[in-house]
Amino acid sequence: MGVVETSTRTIVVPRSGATVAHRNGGESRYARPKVAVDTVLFGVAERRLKSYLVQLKRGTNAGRWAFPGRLVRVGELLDTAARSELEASTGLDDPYLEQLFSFGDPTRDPKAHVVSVAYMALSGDPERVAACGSKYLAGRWFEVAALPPLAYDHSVIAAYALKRLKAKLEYTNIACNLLPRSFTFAELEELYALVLGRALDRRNFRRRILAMGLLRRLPQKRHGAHRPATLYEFFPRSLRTIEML
Amino acid sequence: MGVVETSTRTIVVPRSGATVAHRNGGESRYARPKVAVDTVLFGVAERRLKSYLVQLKRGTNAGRWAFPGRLVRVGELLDTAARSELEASTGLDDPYLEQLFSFGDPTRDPKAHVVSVAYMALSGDPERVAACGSKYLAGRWFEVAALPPLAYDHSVIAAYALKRLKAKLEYTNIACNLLPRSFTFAELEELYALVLGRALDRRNFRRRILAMGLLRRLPQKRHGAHRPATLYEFFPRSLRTIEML
DNA sequence: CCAAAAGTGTTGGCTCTACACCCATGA
DNA sequence: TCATGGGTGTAGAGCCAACACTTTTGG
Repeated sequence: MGVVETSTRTIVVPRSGATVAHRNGGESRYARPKVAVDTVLFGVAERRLKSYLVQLKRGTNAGRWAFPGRLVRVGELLDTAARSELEASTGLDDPYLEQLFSFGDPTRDPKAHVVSVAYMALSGDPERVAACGSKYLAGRWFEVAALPPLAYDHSVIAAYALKRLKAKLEYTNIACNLLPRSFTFAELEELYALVLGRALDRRNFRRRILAMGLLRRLPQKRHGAHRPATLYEFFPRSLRTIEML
Repeated sequence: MGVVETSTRTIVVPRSGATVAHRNGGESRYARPKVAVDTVLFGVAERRLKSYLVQLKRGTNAGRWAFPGRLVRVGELLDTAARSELEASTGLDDPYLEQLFSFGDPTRDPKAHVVSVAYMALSGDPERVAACGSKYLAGRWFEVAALPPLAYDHSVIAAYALKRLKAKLEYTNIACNLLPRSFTFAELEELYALVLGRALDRRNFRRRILAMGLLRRLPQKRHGAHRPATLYEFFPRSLRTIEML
């Protein structure tokens, strides 16, 4: 048995020679790495930055947590594959999605050479994420600061994604994809502080953000336990990412 | 005939159904996109930013120019594949190399679904680039501002690479990989002006670069037609790229 | 009326840009 | 000696960080 199809990966046992040749076109000459997409989905809940993991059902990594991903099919766009897998495992229909980097170390999956194109996705309301489907044992949010051991090289991917998120928070309006439609300045500031891992000066933050002219002040206020806060929203969402530099 | 091996790409005719199934594991279920690396090599020569192209020998794109690239083999690191292909087509042994982005549109190559992991490479002495080998019809430097029509989606890759180069020039010391070991301030400034496409203030530029503390002043001077210029070199090359922010 | 979060300006330091003249050499 | 590219300083503007008190509401 040279080829095993699991729910997550097509596994080709390497160097098994002629027995595999008729299945996959020949190990030595025609065997090729496969392409997968893996998506790091970020969201903010309970005042923490979280990321969504699924628990693998089969393979050497059965039982371990990983980012939702799958092999790419012929004819499929990479983005489309990432989106469809994400929708299948979280129900999110149209999240912000951005390609990060491709990881191609042949040993990242000990059973097959799979090149993973890593993506980052952002969700504005983690509560709405549902059903991991039958493909995985489970799926849930984990605090980014305390991820469990991950399958494959997914901890490397996690670190890369977080780095990218931090960087883009500073010079783009990417934050709008991590917030609900309307929000208070305090919430926006908390998001920045959460992701960047440091406190921000409220007055300077407010000035800086307003200077960008990306926010629209709403007439409503949010009423809580104390003084009500003005609500804001980002200008048309279609400006998905503005590079501010 | 469902599968054709050319020198550059394994071409799988899509949607040809059962006749192909035994060759490649079955179109519908097991057929997978292949992975290639394509590398945009930059260099400066004759006071122009140039990039190295090779002329394809076979396939639908025979005769067209493209960046050196090939399919990745099972067991191969992406970086290794990019380096080995680059060395094969230019003779460069250890250039600066950086992964850019993966392009996976199934229509980018009309004959097969190949996901291309694009790389950028930099050479400090374009003159030394030799021999394109027998794989390509030809290979030579083209001015970046005047590239010929390119094969596949390589013009998209070219644009992406140039954008990345410009960006990193501003916040890293990546420039050291585009210059010979020692150089004058005028040469460094010219490089920046060339890549960024705008003139720089000589005094401000000098101040800014020196403030970074990455240059070592050499005792020698370069003697030309007029006043000799002080030579500099970057501190140990091993600091390949310093992120300056 | 009190607790708690929302909202608001000013100042000093630093950085960046704009700008013009003298210097050293080879021919 | 002259043509040419090498080398240098300063002043004004804009930007950013530091910093504390008043306002508004719910309870």
